This record gives sequence, structure tokens and C-alpha cells, in this order.
Amino acid sequence: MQETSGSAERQLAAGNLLYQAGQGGNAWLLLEGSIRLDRPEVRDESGFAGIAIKGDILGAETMLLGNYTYTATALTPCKLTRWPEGSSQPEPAALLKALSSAERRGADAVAMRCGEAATRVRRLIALMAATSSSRQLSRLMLPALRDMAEITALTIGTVSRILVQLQAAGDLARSETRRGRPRNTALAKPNFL
Amino acid sequence: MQETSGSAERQLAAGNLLYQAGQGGNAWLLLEGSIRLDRPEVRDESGFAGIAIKGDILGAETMLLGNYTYTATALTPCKLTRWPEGSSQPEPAALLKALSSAERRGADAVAMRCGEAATRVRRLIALMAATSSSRQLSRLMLPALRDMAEITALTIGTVSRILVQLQAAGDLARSETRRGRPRNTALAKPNFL
DNA sequence: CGGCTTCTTGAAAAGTATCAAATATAGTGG
DNA sequence: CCACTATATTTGATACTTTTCAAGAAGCCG
Repeated sequence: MQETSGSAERQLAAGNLLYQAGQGGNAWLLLEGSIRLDRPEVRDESGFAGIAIKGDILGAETMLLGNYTYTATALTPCKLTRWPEGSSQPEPAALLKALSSAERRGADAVAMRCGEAATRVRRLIALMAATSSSRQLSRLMLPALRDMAEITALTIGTVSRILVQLQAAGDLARSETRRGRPRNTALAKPNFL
Repeated sequence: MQETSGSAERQLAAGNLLYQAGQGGNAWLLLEGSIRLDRPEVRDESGFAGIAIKGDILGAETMLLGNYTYTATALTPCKLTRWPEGSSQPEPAALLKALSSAERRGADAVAMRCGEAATRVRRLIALMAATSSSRQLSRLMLPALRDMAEITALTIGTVSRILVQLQAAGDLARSETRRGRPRNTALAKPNFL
């Protein structure tokens, strides 16, 4: 929780919650990392509704509706900042940019559910790689298997098998996998005060 | 072609092209019907990238980039109008509305590729029903099997089998299917002049 | 360490895709 | 107006991919 009160910036560890559907709050610009969006209706099911990567705007709907439509959770470590930066009203040009990146990201999300399992996982990895600086993506910089499975509409087992294949083929850096109990940086821990 | 030159409105028969990726043009508000968006890169493959229904804005990226990012084709008969209506510059509030509906529609597209085949087709039909006035959707108001297959990431055969099931279960109005050669209202026929 | 979670892996089952052929229909041209 | 053609839909049998269900291994945290 390295956040000073009133700061416009925010850091988020992988797996942590940025905001929850229904809450009030401001929009965010994602400076680093990747975030998944989930529809609130579906409780235990996947609920996956979209993804955001570096440069995308999240939660712009609060400026219209007052509260968030989706729940946002970090897939990888994230850095964010309030949006829009200075003014409380975004410029039309900035809104257009947000709109067109939202459309592109929607298309990306659809594409990650298209074709064979290996293709889909490959596409997800490619998207994450666009976020990352290094070209050879390490296993540690990927989202949890569960997230990858829900994004690609596959099962955890299938994603695991495919990652093994990709590592064997040299398409993915072989590295330690992230197991064990996640940090209890609590999905539900309120971030205000 | 009941369009008078300079008119801000436009009609489109099912299967017809509204605009192509790369072209220049204006944004549209979809007044009636539904439209599919396709990424241009993928030639023969599905290429499906998103869907738009009544009330959605299409092609807003032209205001930023100058030309369309996706190719837009009518799934069902459509009525559209230039957007924004009067002014050449859209209001921030209108842009926000476009943005949040784009996100919602992206989530819808993702959801239509989630779960078993029957579930997915059901979701697509539900979305189309939201467009339509009548609650019991007729077979004729649905997109072509090929479109439904590409949207749901299934095959034509599977979709066909599922529609038969839905009709048998009474969840879908049993009606004539739309076969035969489509109108040659040409995908490529230029609409200017 | 003990407990909890994630990841890996196996064998069998289920669901879809494939491939192919038959059927139905709207438009076209004679 | 009718046959003809191109396209859309239905349907069947088989093959393949992925899911299921289960158990075990590996890692983090207190």
C-alpha cells in the first residue's frame, strides 16, 4: 500500500482489485501492466468481460453513470493514474482515443476466443508481450492460469498443457511458475484512508 | 437504394456493406438493426471483431484517425444516420455514451463465445431480440447461419442443429428459413452519386 | 513445519468440427 | 412464366480437441 492519500497515482499487485462494479470513483489511465474486467452479475462463473493494457482508459463510464460497470482486477503488477490528468473534464480528442482503444481491446478479447486452444493462448501471450518491455515473456509476468483460462475460454488444465508446449518450443521463456498462496493483499481491502 | 444524395440517413439490407476498413467516412448511429464489425487483416477467416445493435455508434474512430478501422456489414436490415447529428463535433457527453456502449458491446461479444454451443447461440438470439420489437424472434430476423457461426465461434452445422433444438423447445419461433441466392445489392457497389 | 493455493499431469468422456451429400429457395435469363 | 443456377440450410457419420475428474507436486505464508 505505497499510496499516499490524495495521490493521483496508484500501484497494484497482480491479483488485486482496482475497483468493483457499482462503486463510485474516477476513471484511470493504465500506465503499466494489464487488467481484467468482469461483469458483476455472474458471481462464480468466469464473468470475464474485457481486458485493458498499457495506455488504455478504465472506468470512463463513471463520468456518465456515476459508478463502475465492471469489476477491475490486476492481471499483472500495475501502475495507474487518475484520468483525465489535470482538468475534471476530458477533452473530446482524449475521449475519442479512449473510444477507439476500447473498440480495439474488445476485438482483442474476442480474438482470444477464436481458433484452437494453442492459438488462443498464443494470442493472449502476444497481447501481454505488447505490454511488457522484454520480448521473451517470462512465465512470471503472465497472469495466473486461472485468469488465462477465463480470458481464453479454456480450462486451467488445457492452458497449463499449452504453456508447457510453448516452453518446449522455445516460444516462451522457461522460468519458475508462480504457485502457492497469493499475498493476502485482499481483494476486498478498501483503499481509501 | 432509397437514398437521396446528401441525406444523413441510410438504409441497408441484410448482408450489405456499410463501410470498409481503411476507407474514409463519417461515424454512424445505428437506429435499427444490427451490424457486425470485422478486422481487415484476416481475409478469409472469420475476422469477427465486434457487433453493434440499435443505439450504438459505429466508426467513431474516423474522427480521430480519418478512416475506418473495421469493416461493417449488416446482419439484419438496418437504418442508420450520420453521427453526430447537427454539429460536426460531438459533445463530450455523447462521446462518453458511445464509449460506455462500446465497452458493453465488447463484453457482449465476449460472452457469446463463452460456455456450451447452445448457450452461446441463445445469447446471440437474446441480443438480437433486444434489437427487435417483438419478443418472440422469428427465424427470418436472425442473421445468416454463417454470421451466427462466426460470431459465436461455432460452425454453421452446429448452429443449424441448435436452432432446430430451440425451435423444437419453443424458444424460437418456427418459421421459414432464408435461403437462396442473396440479393446482388453488391457488397462492393459504391453508394455515392 | 502445517495449511492453503496454484500448477501439472493422466485417462476417460463429452462436445464440436469435419467432410460430404441432400434439400430448399430466390434470383436470373430465356 | 419456367427452368436454371448459385447460395443457404439441414443432416449424418466419423475424427478430433478439449473438458472432466482426480490425484499429486510445488511453492508461499504464517
